[in-house]
Amino acid sequence: MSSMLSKSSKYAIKAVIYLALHSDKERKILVRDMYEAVRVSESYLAKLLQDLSRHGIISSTKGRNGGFYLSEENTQRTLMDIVRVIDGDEGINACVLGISSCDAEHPCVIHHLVAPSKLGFNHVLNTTTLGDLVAGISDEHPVFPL
Amino acid sequence: MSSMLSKSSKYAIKAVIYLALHSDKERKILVRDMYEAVRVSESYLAKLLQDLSRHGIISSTKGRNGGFYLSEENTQRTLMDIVRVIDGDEGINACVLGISSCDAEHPCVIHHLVAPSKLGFNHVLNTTTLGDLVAGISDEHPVFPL
DNA sequence: CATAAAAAAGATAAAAACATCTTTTAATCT
DNA sequence: AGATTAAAAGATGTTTTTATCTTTTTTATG
Repeated sequence: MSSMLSKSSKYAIKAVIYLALHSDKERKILVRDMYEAVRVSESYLAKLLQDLSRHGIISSTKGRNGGFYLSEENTQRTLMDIVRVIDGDEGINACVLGISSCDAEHPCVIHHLVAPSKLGFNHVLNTTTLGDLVAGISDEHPVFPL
Repeated sequence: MSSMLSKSSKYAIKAVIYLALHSDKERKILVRDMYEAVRVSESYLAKLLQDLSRHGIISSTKGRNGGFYLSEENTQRTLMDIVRVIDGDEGINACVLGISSCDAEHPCVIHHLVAPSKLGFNHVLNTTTLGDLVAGISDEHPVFPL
């Protein structure tokens, strides 16, 4: 299967959308209360959210009344921040065919064909903040199920 | 790692570029003579080329003087044909977030953001033939190393 | 301070992708 | 026909990704 994002990144993005919609510093969310919406197991989602939290993409507190949430600061993070944490950042700017010597000066055969799509996709990831994601959401245009 | 194409599809596309450049009905190529250019093991490339041959994307003959090649007909095949054989066709038109209910009428939160890039990329795969790939190649603009 | 709650961390397991090796089949050449 | 060549097919192994389970640490509260 060929996909622009790994399954893990998809889970992570969906979970963060959930947090963007339902959480803030005063309203923390338990993994237990969100894993079904994201359609992933509780354990695995916990692992992914811990990764994001450790890297400062989302926030969390332990213990009673703890949980995950997005701080004001977090809402300025981008989709790319999530993908970099979950999938790593090797592939992001690499040649579509994996040719290491391929760049704008020494393009591979399909470089100029796919460059616009690739740049466009990366641009979306880089410029879309977590806040942006939920900015247009209303009861008119619900996002669920994720 | 997040990548638009799987490693296997990349190998397959690079190998087919090699065939497009160096083979035809009269000039068959042995796996042994191309695996280094593609930077993949002989065994694995053989497996991938057999897959493509079985699906009619490329051609082959067994036995003495045998090998892999592109027929005139094969040069009309597209990059998408390769990707479908190697990676399957599930993910091709699926939602970027893997949301099954997401479509143009019921778009997910990032649907309209990524749709142009996604359509653009698919369009390139669908419309670029194997012949196209090597049409502009000359000694001025060599393609190797792959 | 003891207890409970929840994330963090670590160990383990399952599935998928990637890769290799061996045997079989088909084609050609002498 | 027999020998040789090369792809086809099948069996097996490895690595990476995905997923689960258990233990530890931190925090809040009675």
